[in-house]
Amino acid sequence: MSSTSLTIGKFAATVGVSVETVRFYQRQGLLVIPDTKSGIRRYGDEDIRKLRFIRKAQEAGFRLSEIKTLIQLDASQDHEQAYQLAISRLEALEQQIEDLQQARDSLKKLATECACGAKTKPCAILAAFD
Amino acid sequence: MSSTSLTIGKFAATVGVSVETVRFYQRQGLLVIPDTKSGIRRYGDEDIRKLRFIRKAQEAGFRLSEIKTLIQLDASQDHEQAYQLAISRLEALEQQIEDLQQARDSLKKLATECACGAKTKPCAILAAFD
DNA sequence: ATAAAGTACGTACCAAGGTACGGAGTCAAG
DNA sequence: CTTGACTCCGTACCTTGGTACGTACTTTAT
Repeated sequence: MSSTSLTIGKFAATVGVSVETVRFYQRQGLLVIPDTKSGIRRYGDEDIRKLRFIRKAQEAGFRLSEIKTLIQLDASQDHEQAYQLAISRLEALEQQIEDLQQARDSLKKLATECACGAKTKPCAILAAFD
Repeated sequence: MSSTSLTIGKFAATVGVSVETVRFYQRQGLLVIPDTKSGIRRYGDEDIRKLRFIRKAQEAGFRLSEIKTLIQLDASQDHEQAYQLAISRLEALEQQIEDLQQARDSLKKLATECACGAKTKPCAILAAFD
């Protein structure tokens, strides 16, 4: 067994987050606070795995509250629920993308129309909102 | 001149925001607080125009701090600056869209891989993060 | 043995865009 | 002339994902 045993600083550095972030995740119930003998807590391989899980799930667009649920589902081996959670996050992502694309398109149109530079007619960007 | 004169409640309702939101915009310096005789403030066409401007600019992806600047540029007829602001917002939007698309794609891949439903192999979604 | 570095814990603060609340004043209708 | 609806104003609170700070304790290096 390769049970690494790190202090919180090394632990955080290993995964590439700050100590404060680890504590924050603990407060949110995403990570457990390990027991301590002598006041200093120690972190092992399982903690590293879990922290990496959190970061990867975040990159996939999950928010922390969802990740908390995912961790529970992981523990209970509940595939179906995890799948559903992924699907609904996927839908939310699609919606956000659409909204941003719409914003981008309308702004792009304005910027093209304007292309004023010269102080000729009233600026399309400013006029568009009038 | 068709100078409507509304109380804050009617004013807010006309544009479709809440009274609290109007007050919030006033605190942020996006809207001016009209003078009052007798304690009750009145809002006219110019205020409606400005509040609509704010909402439309928001839909185009500007944040309130940027909108505040846009309003000032509108007042000073500074086309060039407004154009620059639009361009940099456009770039920020493009970046956000890219990030979300990346998140979506990796999540979509997982969801497809998984499609478990049946409790066969280890779930791809949960496993992917391990 | 002592100083520097690291840790534990609680609490406050940040952006962004609002929402909610409480007390006092005002206005229109009955 | 009073009731109810509305307004004014200040202040506190909300979400999300952290960051920062202060104090006390422990561990490590010299």
